[in-house]
Amino acid sequence: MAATIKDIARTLKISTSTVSYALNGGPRTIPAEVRDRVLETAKALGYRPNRIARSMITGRTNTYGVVPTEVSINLARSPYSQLVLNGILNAAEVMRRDVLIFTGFDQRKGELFADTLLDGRVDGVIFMAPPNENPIFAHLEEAEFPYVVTSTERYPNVPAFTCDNVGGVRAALTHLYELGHRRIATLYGKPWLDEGELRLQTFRNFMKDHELEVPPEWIMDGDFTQNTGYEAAEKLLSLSNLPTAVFCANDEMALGFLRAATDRGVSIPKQISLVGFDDSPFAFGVTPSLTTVRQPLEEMGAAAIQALEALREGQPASNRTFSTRLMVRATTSSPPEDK
Amino acid sequence: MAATIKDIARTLKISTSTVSYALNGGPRTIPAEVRDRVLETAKALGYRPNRIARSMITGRTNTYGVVPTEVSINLARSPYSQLVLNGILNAAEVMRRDVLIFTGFDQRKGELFADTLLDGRVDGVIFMAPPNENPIFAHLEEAEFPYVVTSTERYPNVPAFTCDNVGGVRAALTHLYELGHRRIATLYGKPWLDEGELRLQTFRNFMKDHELEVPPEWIMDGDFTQNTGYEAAEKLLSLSNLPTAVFCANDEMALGFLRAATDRGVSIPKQISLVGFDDSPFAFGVTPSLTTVRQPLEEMGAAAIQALEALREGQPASNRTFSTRLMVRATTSSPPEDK
DNA sequence: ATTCGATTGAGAAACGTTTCGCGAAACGTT
DNA sequence: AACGTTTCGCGAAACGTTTCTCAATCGAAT
Repeated sequence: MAATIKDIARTLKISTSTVSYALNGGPRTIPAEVRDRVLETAKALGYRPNRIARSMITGRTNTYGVVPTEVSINLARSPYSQLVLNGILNAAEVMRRDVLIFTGFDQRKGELFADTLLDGRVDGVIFMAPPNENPIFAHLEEAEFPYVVTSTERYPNVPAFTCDNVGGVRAALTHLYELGHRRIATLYGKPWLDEGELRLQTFRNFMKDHELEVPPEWIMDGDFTQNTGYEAAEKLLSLSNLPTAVFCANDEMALGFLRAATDRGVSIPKQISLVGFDDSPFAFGVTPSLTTVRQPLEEMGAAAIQALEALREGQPASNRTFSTRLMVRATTSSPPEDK
Repeated sequence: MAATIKDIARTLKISTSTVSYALNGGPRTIPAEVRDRVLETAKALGYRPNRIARSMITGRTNTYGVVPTEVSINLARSPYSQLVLNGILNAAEVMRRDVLIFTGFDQRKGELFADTLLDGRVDGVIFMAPPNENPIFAHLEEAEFPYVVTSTERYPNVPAFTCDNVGGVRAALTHLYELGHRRIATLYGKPWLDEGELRLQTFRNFMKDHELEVPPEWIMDGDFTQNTGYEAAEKLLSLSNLPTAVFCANDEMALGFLRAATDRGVSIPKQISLVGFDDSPFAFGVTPSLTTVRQPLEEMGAAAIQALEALREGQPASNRTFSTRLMVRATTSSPPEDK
């Protein structure tokens, strides 16, 4: 029912090519008088360009895809995803692109999901914090399809937008060390994401550098959610040898830890100092507000989609590592007594 | 470069129609032997169906669009949008649909944005809390394009997914009233969204019903962001006649209020009780945790996309009003003294 | 006047599918 | 043996664009 370019052509008794050129203002030039008439009848007929048909020809959709982190189907409940997505969307807006969020990542595994990604709806894909060993990449690679990732450095040839994990973790630990902490535990993310591993490794290196001992029960693992932070805290706080500080691999887990501590009457930071990672919106709002390592997630998202655009234009896209900043707030102080 | 259906046909020396039927398992039946050979070569050639081409014929994309709230370009920073979007995405996942987020709502105004929405990429659109007087709807109406809205009842013929605002506000105010509050102020949302207005109206009615006086300076307006909550609080707290309780039209503003109060040394709830609306994730995490009216935003988002699906199938979609629940937490208590 | 290049326009191919119409073959039934 | 009914397969139209090729017209320069 909707008017097409053919309808305009028929009404004006001219060819569709003329209409197309007139409508698009190119690539051929059309006499002003004709162009005006085309535009006029287009309006009169209520013509709306069909982007699907255009995409058939051009192979472009001006739309980029986003594949949310696998673990959290609850995309919008994870502050990490929220912020990255926000950065993506804001950048997309100025680029006049739209964003397609792919769902069902875990259901349509491997090959099938590649079909979805490559079905023509998007010009490129951003993987937000993809898990390690992602089988999909091989397919994209083979199809020479533009894609980038955030928060992982595991894929050497894929443009990645990450933060300076090593620097961030060291800043956090140095802060604790300078406050006088020597007994430091960590709650890291399962090696589901290599950043979790990297942060743990950096923690270990730091402790070794400073000749600090870390009993194995002080190294706890979680999955980056509040729940696991809570659970880890419960386990840790029931130990006889308590640390004086805990470094968490993200804010969510730190928040879970904080809540568990509060529930048990353990005072933060008086008894235990706590540092997170990310600087999620929560970190500032919670009481006591959380000392954390800020990574510019929105910038990372924006950079990711811009890289996609560059890639599409055939430019080589490059990695980028964003620097972090330690946000010292109210969950860190000197340890209780110097023993 | 990618293999097409034609390539398969050519390789097998059969027609494309046969290939299509074999690949799709219908609508015509194909002998098992032939079908197997088709599937085999499809795999061998690395064939991937092109959804764009398919959409040309079928007119379907299995993708739904979301238009974020206009004010907050920062989609993912608004808890409201986060939760609704989350509900949409989770429901989309089980429906095996993807979600296209349209950006640039304010830039490509009216007609132009209608072109974008109607350009064939999506089968229907969800408007999250659209502002009043939205010129786009007329165009969608005219094109008979499926669309639904959340959090507004202003458009009588559009399937809307809202909460019971009147009930929610009355529950909040009744709670305050029963605690002994008689001096109640409100911070409502600008009539940019009719829910803001509705909540204010309900507030007014409640106060009238209970013969409580409300000086005009106790009726403050904001735009649903923390900032305006903060600003409103600053203004209110410098008055000589202070209320003993404040009802905010959403949690964000309540949080801004809370922060301002804390900054000024005004104790919540000892000096002033505070109630929000939404029950955003923040509400629980903040200290003191916020008493608020919970609306099931994720369910609303899910219902919205399911309605779109129904609409697409030609079924008449209906409105739905979700009931609210008062979450009594730590920001409400009896007023300071009974005067 | 003739030639040349630019302008103007028409027509059609192409993008990758789905599906319709038709004929041919196969099959079982009278 | 003639018939109707399936089954099978092919070819082509269609979806709505973009853009290529080609021809015709027009000025202007020779």
